[in-house]
Amino acid sequence: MNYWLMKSEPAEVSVDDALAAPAATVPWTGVRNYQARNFMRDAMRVGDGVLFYHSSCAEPGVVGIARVASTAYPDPTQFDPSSPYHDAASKREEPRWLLVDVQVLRKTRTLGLPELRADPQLQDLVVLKKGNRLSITPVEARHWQRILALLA
DNA sequence: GCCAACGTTGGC
DNA sequence: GCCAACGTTGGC
Repeated sequence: MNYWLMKSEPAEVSVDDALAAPAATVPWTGVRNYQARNFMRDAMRVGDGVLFYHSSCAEPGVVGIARVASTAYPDPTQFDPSSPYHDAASKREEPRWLLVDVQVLRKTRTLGLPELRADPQLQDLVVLKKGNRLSITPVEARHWQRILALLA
């Protein structure tokens, strides 16, 4: 079992939006970065733990616990000309972008960046590293356990 | 294959 | 709105 941190802008899909969806499950649309795509395609397994993270908002941080709910499959928005995620260069027979379904298990308090940064056990958390922009990052088991403890 | 220019992310 | 950091593009 692996663990991940997945960023979402709450103005697009918040943890509340995800909880309101059928089975509290949303397709993780819009990933347009090869490294993040490859994590979904090559490393994610159904059941992997996910930290649901809000970015580009007033209080960025972890806001929920989720799980990977599907294997990777083509992101339909890449073929939709009206979508901001449309990619004219991607072909249906050879999709460039994939997604997984993510199921929210519970909403938590907001565990914000200052609190994450202040924790000695979380110093190496990938998302805290300077300049990190990846929307999906792996989370070490010890970091996952520490964050769950902070949220308990 | 190099690398400058450009676009995007995302915290502040 | 600013800007640092990073990824992508495209000319050569």
